[in-house]
Amino acid sequence: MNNRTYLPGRYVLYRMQASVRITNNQALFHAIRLANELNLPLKVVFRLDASFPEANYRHFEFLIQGLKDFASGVSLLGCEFEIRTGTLEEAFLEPLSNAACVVTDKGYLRIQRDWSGWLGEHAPCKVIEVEDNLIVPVESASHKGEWAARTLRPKITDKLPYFTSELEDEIPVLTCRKEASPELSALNERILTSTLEKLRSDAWLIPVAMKGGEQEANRLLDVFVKDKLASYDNDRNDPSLVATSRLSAYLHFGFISPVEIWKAVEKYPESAPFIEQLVVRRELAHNYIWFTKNYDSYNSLPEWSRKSLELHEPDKRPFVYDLNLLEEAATHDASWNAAMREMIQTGFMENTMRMYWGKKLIEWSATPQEAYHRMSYLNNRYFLDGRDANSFTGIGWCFGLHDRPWQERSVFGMVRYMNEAGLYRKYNMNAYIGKWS
DNA sequence: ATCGGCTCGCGCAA
DNA sequence: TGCGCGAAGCCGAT
Repeated sequence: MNNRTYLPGRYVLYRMQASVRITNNQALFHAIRLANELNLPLKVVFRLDASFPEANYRHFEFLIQGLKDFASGVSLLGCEFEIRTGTLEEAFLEPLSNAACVVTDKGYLRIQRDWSGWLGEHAPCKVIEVEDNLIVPVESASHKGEWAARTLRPKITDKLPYFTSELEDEIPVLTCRKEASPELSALNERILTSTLEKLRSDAWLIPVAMKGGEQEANRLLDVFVKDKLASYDNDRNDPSLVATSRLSAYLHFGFISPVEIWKAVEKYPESAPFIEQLVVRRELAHNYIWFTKNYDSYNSLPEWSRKSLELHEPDKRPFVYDLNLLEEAATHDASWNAAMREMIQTGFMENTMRMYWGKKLIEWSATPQEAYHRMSYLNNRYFLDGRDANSFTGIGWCFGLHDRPWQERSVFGMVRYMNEAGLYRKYNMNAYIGKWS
């Protein structure tokens, strides 16, 4: 990431940000191997940034559960783990000043790229970035923003065998081990507690039942492979069933590696539709945010769909709702209200309903731009997997991104339309609505 | 119940 | 330059 050299230092520093896990954490593994080569201990630092845009209590509670999980796991490896708060300078200048070199994991969001850029610039020593939250690294998959899944798919499938065969799964043994210091773990604990306390008053939202951390992620993966994979293709779209892996939030925080998921499912012949989601669709989402500067703005949507939506901006909407009415799940549409309640109560929504929910927001907002803002706001506020590549791309899809045009109609123009009758025709909507009433 | 048409632009084949 | 094709659609005709 920078052209600097190894320095005489007290430790190798692993700056953990996007991969909060021990299992298949290639950045951590690389840092351990490097520490062994240099005959130095390893220090892991995570910066907990309570001012992360749009993050609130529920996101931090989930993340902090994962950090606690990591802390107990990493202490067994014999390395020091420190959670630091404050600005980048406050968090990193001191740890950087004693580092021989730095290893960091890779994030794809604009803010994560900015942080990594800062690290590359401000570290006096060598900084190495390890990409371990995609199976095929984003720039290896494609050198440009792809038009749709079908243009990326062949590129990904060609490279998948290579990127699933090279990786080491065994955690390397650290040579210079350090006993976990009780003072440091007490300090970490205080930081976690005070961050949550602050957010509890600032940005309180109903707590969700989903529990963060890599242990829970691994448990969900086991449940999925054992009980759901066989019927996944058949049941995944029915929102009344719990037929999907529900691992998206765990992937978002790096509690689980996509490679680990791939390894758990690939041996089953019925895994193809799931792998399409895990690999092709997920890589496409990352391709979009990586190659599109303003991936979170209406103006980055494809030209054909924006033009078409704007042409139909004067069209009369059948219903126009204020944001507070939407947030209260108080529309005329029982399916939509149920989806909104699922989102608020659980921080999650089944994929079919994410699409339907988004399409209706377009229909019930005065302009497509307003619909885009509302969709982004609600996604980021309530979903545990919000502010993720998949989330931004999913919002875009509702507006025609990575999709094709359809017969022109009111309000939507040529952007794909969905209606409630379609849901009732295909799925058990009464069961779904009953679940969230 | 099933089926064609709708519509744009990419990328491959020619 | 032409042509096939595409994350989950809808709608009207048969």
